[in-house]
Amino acid sequence: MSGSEVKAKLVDAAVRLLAEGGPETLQARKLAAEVGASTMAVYTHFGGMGALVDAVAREGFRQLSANLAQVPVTADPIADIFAQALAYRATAVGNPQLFAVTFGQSSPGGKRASLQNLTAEENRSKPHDGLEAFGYLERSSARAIEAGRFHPIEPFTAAAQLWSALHGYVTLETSGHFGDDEQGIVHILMPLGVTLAVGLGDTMDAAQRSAAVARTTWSDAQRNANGHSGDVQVTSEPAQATFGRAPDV
Amino acid sequence: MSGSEVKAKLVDAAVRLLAEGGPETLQARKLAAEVGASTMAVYTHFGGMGALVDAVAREGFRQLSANLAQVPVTADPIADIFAQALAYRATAVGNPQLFAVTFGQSSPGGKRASLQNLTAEENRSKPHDGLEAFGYLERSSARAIEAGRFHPIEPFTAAAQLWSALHGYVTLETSGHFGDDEQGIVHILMPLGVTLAVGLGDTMDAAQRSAAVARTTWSDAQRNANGHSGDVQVTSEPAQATFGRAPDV
DNA sequence: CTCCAGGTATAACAGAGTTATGGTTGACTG
DNA sequence: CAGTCAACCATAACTCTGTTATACCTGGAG
Repeated sequence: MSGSEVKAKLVDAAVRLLAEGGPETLQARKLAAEVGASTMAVYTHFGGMGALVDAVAREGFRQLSANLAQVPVTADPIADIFAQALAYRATAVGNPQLFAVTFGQSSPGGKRASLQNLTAEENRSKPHDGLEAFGYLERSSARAIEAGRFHPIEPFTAAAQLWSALHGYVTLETSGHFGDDEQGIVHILMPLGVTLAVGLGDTMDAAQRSAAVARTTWSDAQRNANGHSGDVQVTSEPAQATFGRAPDV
Repeated sequence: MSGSEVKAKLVDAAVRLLAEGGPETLQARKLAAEVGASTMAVYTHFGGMGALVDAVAREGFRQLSANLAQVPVTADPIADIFAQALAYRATAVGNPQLFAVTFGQSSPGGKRASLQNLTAEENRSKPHDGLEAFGYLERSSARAIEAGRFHPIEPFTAAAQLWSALHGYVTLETSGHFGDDEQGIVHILMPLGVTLAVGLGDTMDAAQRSAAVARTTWSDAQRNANGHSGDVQVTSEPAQATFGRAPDV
């Protein structure tokens, strides 16, 4: 068993334990037992629990990006934005623990993932402090502007507004402020998207049509995702179904 | 020194330590030393660190509500919404550590404040899971609808959208995703507010005027807040200036 | 064969939350 | 007024966490 293999297995086990038992189960001893090693593995490969939490956060960003990458690009850029929002929300709801760690909202053992650490390790020119997800919103916004459905503003400005609203809704929903069921999608998230689209230049009719299109496309994609019971697909992680449970702390 | 006095001093010390040194300095032993007692005080009065963190979160909600309560009600409901947004954001930026604990984004010693615990203790019919702040946005929205500047929708719907966007922006800014200086207010938060207002029914001109009004009113209020150097005032806590520093973790 | 470097297990250490215990205090009560 | 009792608290221990020091492999290079 090579060294880097242990490193990957540690992150895998960390994500699994996090999803199953929450932040407090993410402990060096439990982790070591999970991969059949001693606690030293954490220190030889990461240097400490803090760096391991950072690695978990990076994995969360990676899964978020992977899920957004699966959203198809269609002729309707605003329907695409709605679809991206649904994917973003599904990623968070599918594994709220990982989402919380990813955005520094949870600190297992007092070790909060810091943005500096997240961006330090690999400098592959990720935009905006290591969040690829933002790029997807920015590109869709650019297409909406190009298509004349958004006013001619900077795509960055539109994307920053969309991201703020989307991230805020998801954060509040996963925190329990909007109830448990999926009513929030219908009554808050989608209307919020329509409001933003109209405010950015679209007509009410067109925005609502795009929202409806995204909703049905999304439902179909969920149905076609056989093997998983309506969950989000992750392209790269082959066997491990990290999404599927939503345990509460 | 009465018993409940020690309890209050513990929460005070917790808020102070949190603002000064971050979540990891919020420890039973440090806390006890701060109020001149032993660690047992935490257990006789709260039952454990978890309940103390919950109390700190409640205090954060209280300060947030107090700051929003100070925003005056004017004839321009949308300018009032902008002013509420600025107060909300200033509260978070003034003490990001407390804000993080309040919304469960930080877990000192692995003890995250849970919404259940927050609402359980006192049942004074707080709307929406213990967040009074939402009520202010809802009332302003109702007035905007009444004035014909928002479409005739449920005030709850409008407020939920506004809160999502506002909370998302503030969360992302305090997490460092939007840079450190106040450029985010000008380039993201205020345009986001204009977008939402327009999307909810206001005209672009009126929304931008209201935004400008709120900005200047806010700046004046900051200048008139002598004693504090441009910080948010808290009505109830008399001497203790918990706002004023913004330490990083 | 020797040496060496990386990885590991073991065991100990330091610092957290928590708890068991006994002592002090103060008010109520016969 | 003396006794009693409940609340509170200080001390010291206990448990569990991250962390580190140390010695032991193991495999390949010279």
